Parts: sequence; structure tokens; C-alpha cells
Amino acid sequence: MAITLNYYPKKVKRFSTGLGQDVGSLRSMIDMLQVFVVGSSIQRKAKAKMSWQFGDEPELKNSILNKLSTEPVLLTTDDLASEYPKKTGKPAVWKIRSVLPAIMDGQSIAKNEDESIPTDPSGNVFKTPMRAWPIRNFISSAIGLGLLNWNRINGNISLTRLGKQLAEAKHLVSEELTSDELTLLQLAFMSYPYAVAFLRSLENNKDGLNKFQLGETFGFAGEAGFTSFGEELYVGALTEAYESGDSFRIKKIKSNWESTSDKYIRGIASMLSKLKLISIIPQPFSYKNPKTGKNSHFSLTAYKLTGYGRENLGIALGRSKHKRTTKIITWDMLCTKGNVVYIRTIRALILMELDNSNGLTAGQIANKINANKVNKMPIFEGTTISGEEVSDHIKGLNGIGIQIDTSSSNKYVLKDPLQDFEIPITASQLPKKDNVQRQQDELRPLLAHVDHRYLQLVELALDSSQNSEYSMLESMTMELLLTYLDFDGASLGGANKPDGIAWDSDGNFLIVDTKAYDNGYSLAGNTDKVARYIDDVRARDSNRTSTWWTQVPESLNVDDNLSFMYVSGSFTGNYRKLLKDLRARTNARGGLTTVEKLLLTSEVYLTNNKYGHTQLLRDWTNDAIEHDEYYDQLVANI
DNA sequence: TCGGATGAAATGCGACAACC
DNA sequence: TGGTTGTCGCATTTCATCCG
Repeated sequence: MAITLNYYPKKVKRFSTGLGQDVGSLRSMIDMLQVFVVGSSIQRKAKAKMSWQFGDEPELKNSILNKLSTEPVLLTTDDLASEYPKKTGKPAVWKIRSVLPAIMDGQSIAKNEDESIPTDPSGNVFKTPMRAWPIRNFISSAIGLGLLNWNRINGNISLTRLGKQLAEAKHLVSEELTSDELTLLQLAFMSYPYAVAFLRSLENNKDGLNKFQLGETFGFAGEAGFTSFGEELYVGALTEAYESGDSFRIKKIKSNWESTSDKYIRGIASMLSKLKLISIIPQPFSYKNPKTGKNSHFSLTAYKLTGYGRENLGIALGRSKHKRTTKIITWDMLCTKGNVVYIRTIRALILMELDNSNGLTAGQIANKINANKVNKMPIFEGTTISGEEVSDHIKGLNGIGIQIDTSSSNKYVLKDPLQDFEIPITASQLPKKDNVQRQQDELRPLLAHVDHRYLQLVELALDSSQNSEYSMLESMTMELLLTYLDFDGASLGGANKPDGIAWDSDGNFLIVDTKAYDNGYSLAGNTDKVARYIDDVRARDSNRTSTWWTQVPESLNVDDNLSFMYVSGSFTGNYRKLLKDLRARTNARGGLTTVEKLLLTSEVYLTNNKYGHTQLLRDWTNDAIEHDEYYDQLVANI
């Protein structure tokens, strides 16, 4: 499924992705990408500047330098953009405490707090570093453009494949783009919904549109976070100022009368024009000149589609022979201000329902959302969605560049393929979600290599009604071990036999006991059984009732290399003492493994080459049994 | 103007009190 | 008494215009 609901146990770093207010220079954007390329010229420049400009935090500096030379380069927003706080009325601090300020210049000459001018080691004055906020906007836009990845769990930012291509393309130092860069960036922008929306608005306007006209339909128009001054107000005030000949007021209006949406549009326009997709033209407005009494005119900047723009729009919209581009949507783009979790969730669910259908009416979408399991979440606070609300949201989604058409039967149809994205929900927002789904949602984003059907283990481990001699929990657990974790062995089941046995080419032998209990598995009364199995395989006595041990290769040293493992959803009772007794009694390593731990260790095993059977068996038989005792460490290794 | 810059509002977060 | 909720003050994030 393209859109998934993921549950996060812990707080995740907040970072608003998709749009950027202050992004103008594409050269800075590309330079930023090169920071992620070990040994690139930009990296060398960054390191050189960090050597004298970095604040007095050697550990922080070394940590960043280390990350810069470790492939793949992974940096958090703090590593990339944090700054020393600015004091009101004083110049921004020129000392840096992150990497991007080292290569991204601000607009003014660096000043000390007392307004004196510092010099660099060569004795020259230098530009003050770009502030953290504009830098964050660059990162945010690069994520929206599919050039950078942002990992919500650990906050790491890394290059995408396209980002790497662009970072390694032929470069210039000036703002001018090489043809390689132009090609790659045009491709990126045609997957960037805002840019497509922008071009689409211009398509049928031969005379071009100014930022206010574009603002009427741009983004979630009119919402907080997408405010526009509006053409009427702006042009009206400017006409008045011109007619009264008030040049101070003219200047004031021109430089200050701009709101969020207007700013976004100017930024996107600036980039699209550098990509040759639009041209910038003057749009005249007439007024009566106060001195001459004749009609005169002033101009606003307007934007017009170029031939390249029309061509690329055709690619984005899948016209003629082209296939529609996949549009990049992030959860964070779906609302920026106010009750964001609620609104983003609703909008994401609308997209999800449309993505899963060939067309739905507003009422049908509302019904589906109201019936959705996540509707039990407190973030919905028991409210229900109406068809009218759905229609409003869809209008906004069209505004950010996702094309949702209305069919003749009043059905909404999603035209764009969407890149996979997630609806992230954190623990505090979901206190009462039932255990199974909650834990599955929590694990899902962590499991990149383990097949997600094994998430069923979570459900099976808690459902004691499923217990039988040949339980699903047992067979799935053994299937995981034998199919994915490179063990040989068998799923046995039945009386007087272990649930499962496994061994590997290193000579390790493992007895697996699984049991499903909704309230946790207690070892009390369940240790004798496993002790007997251990004795069985060591004794190899053919007179015993069960001779399951004949399946175990005789080459294995079951006296020294035998381990046992209990698998369940959770464990209760005084299991530490019972486990210790059992280990001593059998002289074997052994432990209790929750299905969560089983899945996480499996993921680590499949992810990390250095984590083999030795580490796997150690983790299955150690004393880290409760969630808090293993979770952080395992997740850190994924 | 372009390409960011900025003070302040909005929001999050830890700690500790208060309240079932 | 224990677990949840309220709140106070500080920290971080994001706005909404501002500006050299």
C-alpha cells in the first residue's frame, strides 16, 4: 500500500518538510547536496571553514567531521543547521556550530556583537553564515524535491539516488546550471506537486499571472500558513500611492506587502525561471499620473509558461506518450499550522481512499474515513467528517498540486500516482489503541528486511485461543528462523517434543518453545518440559516415548553448544529466578524472547553483516527481556 | 528586486504539583 | 498510592512580513 499508518513509540523529531520560504539559489541547493559526498570539493571547503569558524565545541565539531567522512553520510538537522542564538538588535553570530553555515553564505558582512568587523585567517572580511531558518528551508525543499531523505525515527538526513546524481553532476561555481544539472532538476521538479500546480495554473493564461493571482489557488489557499495579501488590496494601495505620488509609500508597499503564500510563490517562480520553465514578464496596471494628469502605468512581476515549461508540464501530467510522474507527498506537507495531526491525518486518509479506488463521491470518502480504525484515535476526538469537509480538503489537495478530478457522476478521481508515504502516529496520541495493532504499527516502520507478514506473530502471540499442538505461532516462528535467519531445523509440535529445533553450520543447536498468552507467559510449571527435551537430545535414548532427537544431526555438540529459547508476546511472574534455575539445571544458555525482540533481532541480522548467529543467539538468551531492556540497543543497530 | 533575515508567535517539553 | 492530568517556564520551531 502506498500510504501506511505507522505507530512510533517515542517522540520523533519534528521537521516540516516540503516547502521552503527562503529558497532562491539552486547553486546553494546543489552545494548542500555535495556535503553528503565524501571528499567532494564542497566538503573540503566546509572542513576548511569549520577549522576556524566553528565555536568552542570540539566534541560536536569532531562528531560532525566524523560523520562527513563516513559513507553513507548521515546528518541530522542539528548537525546541518543549528546556530548560536541571536540577540535581538545585535548582529547574528558568525561563529558556527553545524556544517551547512560553513558553505552557505548569508547576505551581509560578518559582524561581532559590538558591530566591529572580524576577519578570516587570511585577514579578509567574510560573509556572515546563512541563518538556521533559511538553511532549514533548503533542507525541507530538497526533501520535497526527492533529493534528500529524512528518517523520522533517528532524524538522519541522507542523499536519495537522484540527489546523489545531482551532487555528482558536472558543476559550475556560479548560479548558472550545467545541462546535466538542468536535466536532473527539471525531472525533480516535475515530481514536486507545488511546481506542477504552479505550471498548471499558468497553462491557460497567455498574459501570465502575478504572485497574488497565483496565490488564490496555491496550496491550502486561505489557511493559516498559506495567507496571501490578495491582488485587490495590493494593487489598490499601490495605485493610490502612485496617484498621490508618495514614493516612500510605494517603496514600503513593494518591499513589505507580502504574505506567506506570496513568498512561497516568488521562491518557486525564481527556481522555475532558472530551470527555463517559466519566463518573468511585467504586468502593467494603469493609474492617473498626478503631475501630468495623463494615464500612466506601473508593473508587477508576472510569470508565464515557456515552451520548455509546457513540455515538462506534459510530462508531469502524463500527456501524449508520457507516463504521469509520481508525485512526492510527505505527511508534513498536508497541513502546516493549527491542529496539524488531525488535519494531516484526514487529508492523508482521503488520499489513501482515493488511491485505493477508481473514484468515490465526497460522501463515500467521508463514510470510509469515519469507519476507519484510526477513527478511534483520540486525535479525532469522536468527531466525524462530512462530505462537504472532504470536498474542501480535496480543493486544497489540488492546490498543492495533486490532481483530483471530478467525474460526471460526482466522483472524485485521483489522477496522480503518489510516492509512498506514512501517517506517523506517536505514543502520546494513541494511548488506548489495542495492543496488537499498536505494536504492529510500532514495528512496521522498523522492519525494512523482515517480511511484514511476520507482524502476524504479534497477534498470534497474544491470542491464546489459537494455542494447539500445531500452533501458528510456532510454525511462523520456525519459518522465520529456517527461511530467513539461515538456520536448519524443523517445526515439530505434538506431545513430548519441542515446538521447534534449529541448528546451523557453526554447530549451534537451539530448542524453541512458543506459547501464546494474552496476559503474558509465566515460566512457572513450564521449565520441566524444556529440561526434559534437553536431556532427551543429550541422552539419545531410543527407549523413551518420543524419539524426536533422531532428527538432530549427531555431529552437533549438544552438551556445550545447546541453547533454548521461549517465545511469547510477553513474560510474567518471577521469570528471572526460574530462568536462572533452568540454566543451572541444564547447563545450557537460554532465554526468553518476546516476538517484538524476535522481529527486531531478525531485522538487525538481515541488515547488518557483522551481526551473525553468535550475536543473534546471544541476544535471544541474554537477560534483556523487557521492552525497555533491549529496544533502544536493537533499534540503534537497524 | 532577489535572496535571504528577523522578532515574535506558536508549539513542544521536562518537571513537578494536583487530582482523582 | 499510583497513575493520569494540569501547568509553569524554558526551548525549539515556524510564521508573517521585513529588508539591504
